[in-house]
Parts: sequence; structure tokens; C-alpha cells
Amino acid sequence: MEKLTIKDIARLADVSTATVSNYLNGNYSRMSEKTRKRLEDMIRETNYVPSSVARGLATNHNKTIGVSVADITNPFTSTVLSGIYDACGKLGYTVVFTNASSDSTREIDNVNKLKHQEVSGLIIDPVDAENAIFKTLSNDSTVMIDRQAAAVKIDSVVTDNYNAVNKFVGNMKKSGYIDEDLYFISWPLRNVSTRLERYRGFKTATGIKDDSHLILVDDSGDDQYFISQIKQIVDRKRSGKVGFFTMNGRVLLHLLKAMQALNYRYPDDVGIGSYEDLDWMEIIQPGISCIHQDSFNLGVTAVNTLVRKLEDEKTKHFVPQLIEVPTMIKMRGSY
Amino acid sequence: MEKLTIKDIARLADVSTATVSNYLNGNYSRMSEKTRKRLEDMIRETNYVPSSVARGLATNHNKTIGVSVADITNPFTSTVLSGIYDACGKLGYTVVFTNASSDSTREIDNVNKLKHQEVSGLIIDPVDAENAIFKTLSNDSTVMIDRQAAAVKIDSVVTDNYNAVNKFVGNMKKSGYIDEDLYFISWPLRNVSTRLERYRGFKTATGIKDDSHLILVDDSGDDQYFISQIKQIVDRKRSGKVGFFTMNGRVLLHLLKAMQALNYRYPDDVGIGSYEDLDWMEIIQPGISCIHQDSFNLGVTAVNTLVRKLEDEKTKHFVPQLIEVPTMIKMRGSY
DNA sequence: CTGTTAGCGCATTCAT
DNA sequence: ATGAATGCGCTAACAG
Repeated sequence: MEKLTIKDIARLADVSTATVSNYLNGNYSRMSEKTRKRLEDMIRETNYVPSSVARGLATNHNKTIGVSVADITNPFTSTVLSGIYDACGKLGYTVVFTNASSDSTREIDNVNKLKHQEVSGLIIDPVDAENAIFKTLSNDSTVMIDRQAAAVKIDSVVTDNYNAVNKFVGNMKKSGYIDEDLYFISWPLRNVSTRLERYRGFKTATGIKDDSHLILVDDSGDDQYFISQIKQIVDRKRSGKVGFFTMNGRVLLHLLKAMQALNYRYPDDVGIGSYEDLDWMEIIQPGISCIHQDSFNLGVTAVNTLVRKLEDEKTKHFVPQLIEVPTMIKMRGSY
Repeated sequence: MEKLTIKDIARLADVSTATVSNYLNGNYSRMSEKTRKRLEDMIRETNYVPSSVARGLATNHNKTIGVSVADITNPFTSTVLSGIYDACGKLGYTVVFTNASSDSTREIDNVNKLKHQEVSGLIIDPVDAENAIFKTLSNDSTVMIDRQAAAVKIDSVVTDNYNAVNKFVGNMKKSGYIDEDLYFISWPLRNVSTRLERYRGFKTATGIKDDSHLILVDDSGDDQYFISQIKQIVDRKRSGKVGFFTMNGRVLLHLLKAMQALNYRYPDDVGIGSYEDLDWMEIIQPGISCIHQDSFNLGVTAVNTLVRKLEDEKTKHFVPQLIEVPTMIKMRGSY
């Protein structure tokens, strides 16, 4: 199958390329009903599809959006990407994909590459929302996802981290946990907005002002120190039971590992709650009560707000907005 | 920042665009050492990057590869994609991403879109490897991943499903399980090569010829029938313990759910093994012994074999190959 | 309503 | 060693 060009179609339909071009772009008012039909048939018969590359060159707008994700391996991220792809498809956009593997340096490379790739717009799920590279981006053609910068200069689509945790931990209190025996477990905060916001929600709910109830873990090294902290907390509990809230699924995994090592069981020995809802959380015994986020919708929303900006010719220099996507609490009996 | 073109560089360096073009393409033999230096400096200073769109139009080879995955939400898939992206980056290729969401119809759309997108090559993680659409693709510019067609017409990079399961189940036998009490749990086979191959490995290991030891589940509906089957099998066991091998992580999740319902515990009441290694498998108590596949490497291998074909001008019409990536057995005490 | 023409940014002969 | 000219496939005035 040789590739047809607009010239071929023009010749076959006995019109000029300009007319074909107009047809392709829906400018039907600029041709007779007859030639329109003729082109319609011609194109269907020949299965002709215009070259998006050539079109991109001519219009400087190729209907592709560049995506940079922090870590595609994260189940949250892949669902977001799924939403992005779906929404793009519906709007006729192509997505070129980029992955930072949680490395801020690679994130910079990715954004630069994407900029030079001449994409129409950018969606970024940032490793580091404060990265200087983002200051080189215009809010007119980019939106951020999940993590927001302290000073939002670019539209950001995020989950309602603060409110969700505030409410969830509030529920824990209602079922008997006291402030002094509630703890927030997280990756090192490192100025990452999701962590900060969720923690802020925890602090509001418990009224704890200092960081004495903040426990940190990370993926590197063993968990010896972490395990000893958990033990100490449980040993010194003030009330009947300690309640832990983990910042996400992987942190929860660390907690479960530690509890295993210490031979603690939930919900009897301690109570557990978590941000993020992963498939295994409803299978293990008992299921984990958690905050479920609609990550697919996050992706869709990002695309829609981006494309709205891209295709809105008149108004430019939009004022940066923070768009919060609601979450859902799933009760499964882990506290 | 306005965008520079090859013309600007030519003017600034006081040479013709042809010379700049030659420089960009590494044809240094076609210019003096002096102008070469000049261009080098010029380009660095101005931070000029040639337009890949324009280049694509001119050369009809845009250094982008199109990827169609069956389901980006699958952790296996996202790791593969990660490998694909990494390898592409190293080779200077861009990836345009497409997701079928396990829908064979969408897969067709994706492939068509990609073909018309004028990508240089295609990597496909198929929903249905037997899809007729793949017969329209040339082996010279595409490779398949994970699932293979019965008659391999396109290079396919897969894990060594058959051998891995054969060996794993063999190990189960060595530790006491008898053929009659070993069962293979799977999604409906539906001609999906990974399922067929893994099942074949199971049959070879156990010597069971018929399908009496094949149990099917799926994600739709409740698991009542499945649960009753499990119960029946355990009730009628011939030896001390029944051993189950699940075809992948999600199937394992169904089994665990059923066992919970039946109040069975592993490794005491029954033994468990699985294909696929997910993070929660080493956390739950006890950990799940399984077959770990290097999915990242699968992606990398796919890209390398694809790009080798794309850039090998002389030989075309390669003979389709089946490339097997080795797996690893992780013992964790679930049987 | 329809056709002509001049680019878009780059690669590639063919001259010089 | 270097440059002028032409074309890749399409869009966008501008004519007619």
C-alpha cells in the first residue's frame, strides 16, 4: 500500500488541493454539495488519511500533547495515564509519553525534550513540583497533576488531600481513638504537596501542633529503626489502641511488614487507615479502610482543562487554578 | 523565546542552510574544520534544536515508535512500558502511547491510528495476538510483546512461560505434592498464548492429559461457583495437601479471597504458587512463592530488536523470531 | 464556489 | 568545501 497524498485525491476528484484541504478541515461552505460528495466518496474509497506530520508543519499545531509522569510503575500513575489517553482519544489528540522514574533530573530532560518535540500542550505529573524548569512553561499550554507547587503558577489537578484525611482521621476519632494515640506515617515530606497536605489534614483532625506524631519511612535500607519506633509507640499508648494512618499504599506495606515482625494484628492490637486504594487492600484479611481516589478522572480532568486552554483562541494568559477532584472513603474494618 | 530555524543558524554562521543541515546530520566531511566549529558554537549559544516535525516531513522517518499496550493499568504492563521508554530514550526515539483497555476493538483503532501517525516502528502488547489487524503489519517495522500469535509472523518478545511453570510445579512435586492434587487456576484460556503456555508447563510437570485440573475464574460476577469448586477439590484431596498454581497475580487474588471465605490457610491447609511477582506478595503473611518476570527487560528487549530492524537498511524481510526472556523463581513459603 | 501560490523547517541533489 | 534550488504534504491567504 503506497501512501496517497492530498495531491492524489485532488487529481482523482478533479479539484485543487486547496479544496481537498478545505474538505478535510470541515470548511464545507467553501465548496458545492456535489464536490463535497465526490471528495467524501473518494476519500472513503481510497482510505486516504492526511499526514499529520505535514499538517503539523503547516499549522504549527499538531494535536499531540506531551506527558511527563513521575513514575509509570506506580499504580496511581498508570491509572492517571489511562485517563489521559482516553480523554485525548476522544478529543482527537495523540499522546507522547515520557517517564521520569522518580528522578528530578530526568524530569528536566523530559520536559525539554517535549518542548522541542513541538507538542501542542503539556501534562506533567511532577517528581518535584518546585523544579525550576516549570517556570519556563506557560500556563497557556500546560497543566500539572497530583502534586502542586507552593505557589501555583500552572493549573494543577489534584485530589482533595487535606479534606479527605481530615475527614478520615475524624472518623477514626469518632470510633474511639484519641488524639494522643493517632500517628501519621509517611515518606519524608520533602516539600511534596501531597504529603504535606495529607499531613496537614491529619494535624487538623487531631489538633496536634508539633511533629511528634509524624513517623517517616523510605524504601531504601531496612526498616529496623522504623520497626522499633512502631513498637515504642504501641508500648507507650495512652488509651486502649493506637491508630496509624499511612500516606499511601507503599508506606502501608512497610507498616504491615513491621507489624508482622512485631507480631501485632489489626484491628485488635492497632488500628490502620491509609490513603490510596490498591486491589490487594480489599483481599487481605481484614481489608484496609482507606481513601480511594479517582485517578482515572484526574487524568481526564487534566486533559479537558488543558485542551480547553489550547483551543480557546481569544482568551490567553489564564489565571492559574487549583482543581480538586473528590475522593471516597472505603470502610473495610482495619480500625 | 522565539523559535529559531535552520535559516537563522545559517545566517548567523554565514553559511547556507545546506551546510547547517549537513552539520546536523554529522556529515562533517562536507565542510571545513572552521565552519564546523563555528556551527558548533552557534548552535550551542543559541540553544537551537531542529524541528523534528519538519525533519520528519523531509525524511519520512521521524524517530518515534508507536506503542499499543493491552492494559496500562496492569502492573506488568506499566513496567514493560517503563523499559520501552528507557530504551527508546537511549536510542533517541520518542514514544507515542496508546492503550487498548483490554478491548480488542480499541486495539484495532490504536494500531490504525499509529500507522497513520507515521511512526517509524510499532511495539504491540496485544489484547488478542490473533487479531487480523496484525496481518497488515510488516515484520520489518514492528515487534510484539508478551503474547504471541499461534503462527508467529512478527518478532515476539515473551517470557519463558512454559519452562518456568514446568520447573516451578516440578519443585512443588519435589516437596511432596502429588500430581492428582495439583491444580492450575487461570482466566479463561481464550487462545491467549501466555495462559496456554503456562498451562502447558503445568500439564507437562504433572503429566495430566485432560483438563480436569484446570480451574477458571474471571473478574466479572461473584466467585460463588469458583469458591465451591475450591472447596470440593480440597474436600476430595487424595494426599495430605492440595497445591494450587495461579496464572497471575489477579487470579491469585481471587484464590486468596476464596480461601478466606472458606477459612483455609496456606501453607497448612493448601499450598500456593503463582506466576507474576507483585509487591504485596512478599508482604502478606506468609509471602507467596512465585515466578518473577523481568518485565522491564521485556520492554528494553522489544525496543532493541525493533530499532535494530528499523536501522538496518540493507537486509529487510527478516524472518520472524520468538525471543524468550528468562524468569526467576522466588521462594517465600506459601507451599 | 474554486484554483493559484507561497510558505512551514528541513534534507538533498546538483552546481560551483 | 559550499550554496542554490527543489520538494516533503499540507494550510492559508489571495485571486478569480
